[in-house]
Amino acid sequence: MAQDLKDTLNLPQTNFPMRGNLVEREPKRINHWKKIGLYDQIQAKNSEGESFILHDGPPFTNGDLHLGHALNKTLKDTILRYKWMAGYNAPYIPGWDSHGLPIEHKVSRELQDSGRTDYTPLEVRKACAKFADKYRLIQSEQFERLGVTADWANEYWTIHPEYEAAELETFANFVEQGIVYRSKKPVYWSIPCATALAEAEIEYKDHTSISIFVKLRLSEAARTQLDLPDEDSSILIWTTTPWTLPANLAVSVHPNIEYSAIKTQAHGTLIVATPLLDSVTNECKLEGVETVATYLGSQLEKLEARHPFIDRASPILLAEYVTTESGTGCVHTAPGHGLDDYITGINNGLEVYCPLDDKGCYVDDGQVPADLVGLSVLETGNGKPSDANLGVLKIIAGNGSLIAKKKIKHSYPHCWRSKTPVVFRAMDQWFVALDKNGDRARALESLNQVNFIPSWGENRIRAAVENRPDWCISRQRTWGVPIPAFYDEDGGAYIDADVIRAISKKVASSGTNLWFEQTAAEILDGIQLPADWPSADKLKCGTDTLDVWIDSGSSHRAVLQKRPNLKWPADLYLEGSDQHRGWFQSSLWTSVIADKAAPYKNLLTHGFIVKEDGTKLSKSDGAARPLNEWIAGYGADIIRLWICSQDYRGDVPVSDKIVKNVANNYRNLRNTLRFQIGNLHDFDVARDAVPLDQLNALDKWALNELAQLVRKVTEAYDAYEFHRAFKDLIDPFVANTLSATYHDVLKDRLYTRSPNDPLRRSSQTAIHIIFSVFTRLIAPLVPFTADEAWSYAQNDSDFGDQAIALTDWPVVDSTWDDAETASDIRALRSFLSTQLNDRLEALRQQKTIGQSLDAKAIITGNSNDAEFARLKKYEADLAELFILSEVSLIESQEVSELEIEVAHADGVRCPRSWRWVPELVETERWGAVSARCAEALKSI
RNA sequence: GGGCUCUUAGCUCAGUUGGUUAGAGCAUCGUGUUGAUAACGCGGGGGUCGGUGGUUCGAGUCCACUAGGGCCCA
Repeated sequence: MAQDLKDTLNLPQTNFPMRGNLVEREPKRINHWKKIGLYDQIQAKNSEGESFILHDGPPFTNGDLHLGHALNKTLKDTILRYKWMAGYNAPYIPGWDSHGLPIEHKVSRELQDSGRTDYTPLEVRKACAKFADKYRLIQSEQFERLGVTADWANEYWTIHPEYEAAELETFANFVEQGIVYRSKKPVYWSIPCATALAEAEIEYKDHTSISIFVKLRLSEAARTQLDLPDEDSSILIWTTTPWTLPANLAVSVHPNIEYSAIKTQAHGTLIVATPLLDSVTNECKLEGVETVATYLGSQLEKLEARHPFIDRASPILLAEYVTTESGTGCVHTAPGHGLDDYITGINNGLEVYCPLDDKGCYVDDGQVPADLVGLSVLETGNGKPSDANLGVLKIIAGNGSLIAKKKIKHSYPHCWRSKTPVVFRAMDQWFVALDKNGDRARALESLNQVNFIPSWGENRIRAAVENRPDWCISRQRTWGVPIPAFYDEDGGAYIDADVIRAISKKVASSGTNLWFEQTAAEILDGIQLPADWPSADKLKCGTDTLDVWIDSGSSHRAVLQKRPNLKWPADLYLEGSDQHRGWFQSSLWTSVIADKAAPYKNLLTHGFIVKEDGTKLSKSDGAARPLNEWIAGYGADIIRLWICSQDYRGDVPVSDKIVKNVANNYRNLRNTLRFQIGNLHDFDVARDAVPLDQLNALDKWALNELAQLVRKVTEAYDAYEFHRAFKDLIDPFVANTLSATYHDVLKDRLYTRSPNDPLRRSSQTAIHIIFSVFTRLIAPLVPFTADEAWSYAQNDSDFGDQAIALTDWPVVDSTWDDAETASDIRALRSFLSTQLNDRLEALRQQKTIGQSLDAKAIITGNSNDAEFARLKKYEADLAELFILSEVSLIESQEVSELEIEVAHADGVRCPRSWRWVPELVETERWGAVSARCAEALKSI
């Protein structure tokens, strides 16, 4: 019979599954979205809306996606889904970046491993393109699996001919402005391979070098300045690369380190960093050492020393990178042979001097001693010093400037191909001058127009813009956009804006491979050459490619400015904080130089994924597993919800524990939706809805709470603070407002009342509104689940007629606001939790009651008491609101404070509603039930 | 070494212009329910706010120093 009675209840009915089973279900929804052309439908719906352009920073296509990609793309997708629902015309063109060393390196390795050594640049490029394409497809599939909705058919790609052409046009613009110049800069150079190497192509191995202490005689003026009477006064340097001595142009000292002038028996007076005195004395076996003076490094600035064997000055300069870890604290500086040296040289106007040819042999430039000309710096192996090293040693030993020498074993860079030690060697490079036309000042100025989220992003990019030297844009690489420069037999370079534009037109149809397929004459065929150029048949194509930051940094010109449905500048760029120095900056420069303004109005940055303990993720960490494994474990919605529950402005910690935590919140969320859908199964708005002003107080309260939620959540979305939207607002709303309060109270009403009972319909009206609004509020965060719930609410099956992404963002209906009722209900519920629940819990522990309906409350109070008055006002609703069987209020002038008593309810328990009532009434079919149930049963 | 930045319960986050016993969700422990049931309710325990020192009648909330993370440079 009990079973029969249960059948008379209006229990929730829905097919919406309690368990998400996202891993299986989500891919079906993706297919559904594709089938209905969701992205296109969204664009069509909003075509007249206000424009909002989020410009996608292109990921590099060289591997599977990881959580970092998911963080970035989820934030973008969440923003766009919100904007789309809010009616913005916001096309989303995803991008891909593919030129560059990581791919070229991997592909070259593969070619070598297959035993090939004779491959041509063109072959490498084709293999790179194939490799890049493979991962472009893999990545786009993985992004789609994450739920990223975009115009995949019209993606942009840095290796597309039209993109390359636009990039070359941008470069032509630079050239036209006269800011592209040629200058030397040191690069790693492999002598056997006759090629420049990138950091990634270098292997550090132990190597035995000859370390030498060499003295550089001070000029007379310097001695006078330092008050050193000894004519044989020198500054002492230490180096492990004797062969770089011919290129020595300076000695660097640290401005804040103390230096000592020491008198020695055999080598005159020497200047050495004071902290290194002991070790130098020891290493050089100096005798009779006596300190005659001390100076601060800064006092030595600009004083002149003389090169040990070439007749020229070697001034003493200041450099912050000088340390006292080894050597003498006085650093041999050859701007053509080291990056630090180079910077010191540039800062002090020194030449970037490098008297080595491509084969690593000294050239005859009138400065290199005749004995050295032609000697090679390459070491032939077996630990034998190079000819150049021996030659230099011979000279300095001969003229007395060599104080000591010793073999040392240390880690030294080697070529990954030839396995020989590499040399650092200055080569001609192309640069873009950043100050010549005032572009740096303009860039800094343009940042004033940009809104930074978070605000400190501005300081970061500003510092980067202020401090970066002129932009070296040439790379000695194959897999990139070629620098359209030509060279004559003597190495003279020719570059011209109009020529580049003409080449760009050819590139637009055939891609930059033409640079590697054709001769200069063929490329220049049909192009008008400037008057001062040699004829095309006398020219050769350069082999340098453009820095890949020019590639992605040109995207605003190649994409935003070229596509009719986009606009420049973008409303938003959104990338990781490393891009302050990367894409944000390269884009800023190209934009400021070519278009005189920043390419973005808003700049949003997020942090990096780290381990739960806050330290960086390494490849071997489980949390570093590929994105598709995470999704296979949890489903995209959980991963997305996890991302959106994090404050992305700082580091974003991840672990299975953290994601599981979110999965728990998700479960609560999902079941709440299920409860609502299930309780609306017999509700037809047109037929059953109750006018809002006639809603029951509790329902009014619920709508009032909803109104506040919509306002706050919308604010949070507008500020891109999704973690607030979720954790501060949505999650507590689900757990507290709905699950623990509203839904819990409503069960009795919804289940036991007659289906058409006005109170039941009142609540269904409210639930209907709440569901409709709430599901839309979470749609950008959990697009799969929201769409699924939306479908089940429509037709109780997986796919409904309308995708939730095509609905409008909810706005507050002012009739939901009812502050007074809401504040009453809130106070009453608070009374329950602070005054009654612990008492009820005590009864439960004593086994006096089980569920709260087994209990009653008796509250005695003074009618002057505000709280008691409020209870009195809602007397008829209290039992329901507290989920008790009975609440009696007793007025008494005797009491000053409320007196509260809870006890087991009186009477008999209604087998249908489980409420305790004074007596049951007999029904024909269902036996004895409470009077209210008997009434409800009449309509069953 | 430099620039920017982060540090509140086991986890993720809130904490307005400095002001009563520092909040939430999840987790945990106990418990009720078996009509949201691999679901839901109720109750309990758990932080003194990275550390130190200041300013103040009073600081998680302002200042200085310091420790430990992160990104980017060197």
